Amino acid sequence: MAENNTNSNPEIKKANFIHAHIDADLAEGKNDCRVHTRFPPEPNGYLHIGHAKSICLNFGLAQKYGGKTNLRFDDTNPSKEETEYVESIMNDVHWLGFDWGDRLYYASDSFPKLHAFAIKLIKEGKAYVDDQDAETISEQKGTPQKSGIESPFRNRSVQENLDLFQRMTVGEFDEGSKVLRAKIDMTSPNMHMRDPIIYRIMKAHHHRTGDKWCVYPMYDFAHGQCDYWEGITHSICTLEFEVHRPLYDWFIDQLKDSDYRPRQIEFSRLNLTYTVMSKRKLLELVKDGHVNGWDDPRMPTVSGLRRRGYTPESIRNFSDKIGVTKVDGMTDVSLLEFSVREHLNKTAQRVMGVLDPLKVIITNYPEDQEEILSAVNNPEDESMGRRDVPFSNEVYIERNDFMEEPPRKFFRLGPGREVRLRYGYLIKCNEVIKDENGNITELHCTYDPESKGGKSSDGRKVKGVVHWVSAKHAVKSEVRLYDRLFSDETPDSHKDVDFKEFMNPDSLRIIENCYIEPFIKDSKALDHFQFERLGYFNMDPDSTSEKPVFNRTVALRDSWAKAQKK
RNA sequence: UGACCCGUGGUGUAAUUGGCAACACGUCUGGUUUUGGUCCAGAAGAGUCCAGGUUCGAGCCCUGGCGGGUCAACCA
Repeated sequence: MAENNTNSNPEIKKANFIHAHIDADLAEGKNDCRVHTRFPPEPNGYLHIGHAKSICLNFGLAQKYGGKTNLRFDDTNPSKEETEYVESIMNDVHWLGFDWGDRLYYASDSFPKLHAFAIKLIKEGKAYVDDQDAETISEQKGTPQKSGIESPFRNRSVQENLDLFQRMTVGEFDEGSKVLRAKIDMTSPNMHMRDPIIYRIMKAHHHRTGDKWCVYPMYDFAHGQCDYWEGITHSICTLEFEVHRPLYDWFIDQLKDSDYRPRQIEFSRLNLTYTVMSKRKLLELVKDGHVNGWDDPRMPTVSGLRRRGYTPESIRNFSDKIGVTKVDGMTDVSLLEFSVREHLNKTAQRVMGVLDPLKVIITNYPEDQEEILSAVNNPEDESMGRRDVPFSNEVYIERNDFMEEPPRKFFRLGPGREVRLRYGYLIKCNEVIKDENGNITELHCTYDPESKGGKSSDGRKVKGVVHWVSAKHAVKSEVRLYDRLFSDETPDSHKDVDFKEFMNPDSLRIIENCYIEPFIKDSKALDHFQFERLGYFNMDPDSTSEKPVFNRTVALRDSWAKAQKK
């Protein structure tokens, strides 16, 4: 799996700053020299390419240091979480090539321990029940520039706090009427240390614990403790949690009873050009019907990329290429596209297909004759063998492979010009047939019988080689060309801009009547193809259509951006 | 008028205990080729946010600026 591919590429596996931290910890003999990471998604949406970076990082670190990685669902907020998401997340992690073994955890499994820990804090005078409403508490918290003031309920007796928290727990109070707070420091320069709320009343149905609980722990009160109980050594998260770290450490200090302690390390999340990466906004795209579900091939979700034709290996390689830092940057999506081209170029079978057919009649080829030509399946890999391609007197070529008045650097077909039909003969265009509106309907050409197999009778060379299919044999199919969902380079993922303004109206083009080589019917096992000169495609795994449906994974080159500039 | 974090070619990252700023993507040029792809060869492009300081020597250490990000959900 992953380890093979990373080891084989020396470019990858560069050390990053997290390796440096871990190396230092190991050198000091911390935590019995264990390395144990975790991937902790909240099951409130599908995983996207940003999560893939985190997955590759966490599992990759454990692989490198001979440690383990847990999968943990951070399900402390029942109002947002659903079982559907849990299942999709597990599928996606597996598809990416990683396995958590028997280490599947849910924060909700720790609710009893968390609750007991809260009671311990109350008994130690380190937590209290606050009766004020959200607005009042917020006001008393102050601002980053101005320190907060203490709640009038801050110094309730332990006995009263215990009683109130117990009654909160059994549902005696309304939502929002009381919270449990840690007693830390209302004057701290760090807002998160100003008596953070650790339990709130929520009478919601939880996807796993049902209606058992009326109080739920906050993220800050659950995450580090779960790390601790699972034996995590390095808790790797994104930069916005940096200011939470003192609180993370504070809770661990209250909890720990040995030398072992987990440590939070932050890295910068992935930002991609032309890509929206916030779950909230992706959910909006799905709910408002701008795309056909979370796994729409235009989505940056792992499942979308899979349907689009991305391979797990290409995503892992991408993740290694972009590295891990604390710099808040913007990665060009062409780097992701390069990764999949790089992989598919080596592995994808070449096939000929014509998206926009123009009929060519070869006038000197007998109408009732046909023959079999031999084509290479992958010029990079001889072991993939050859295949038979039928040829006859009528073929389709790509409409834009012909120009009536070719410009200077156009090497393909035009009146009186000669090109090679790939794997076949040289043909020369003698006549252009048009309908009454002047649209070209077909070409009449002659072929050179001596030119089969790359040769020519007199040694002449042609610069143009075009792909084609035999009109009599070709299979009609449907092709879906996907472009970027957004035309603006950076529809800011995490700020409140109306990203819909930037949506690309042509992000999906369905081309219904394409023609492809007939062999495809018998090649269900192969799912990635390079259609010669058109790009990489995969058979849509979810298609229910009679005829084959292909999604374009990525163009041969990054032509989209270039076309936009013009 | 706070605290914390971050500033290296267009982009993403490297640079042993300070030692000629390296790699990949992208761009451009040429070659091979039964695809304008692939492959091969080559080029341009930063002197490391700025200003001082320490040092024989600073991207790396120190000081002071500047710029960007994060933090004021009973979200994670």
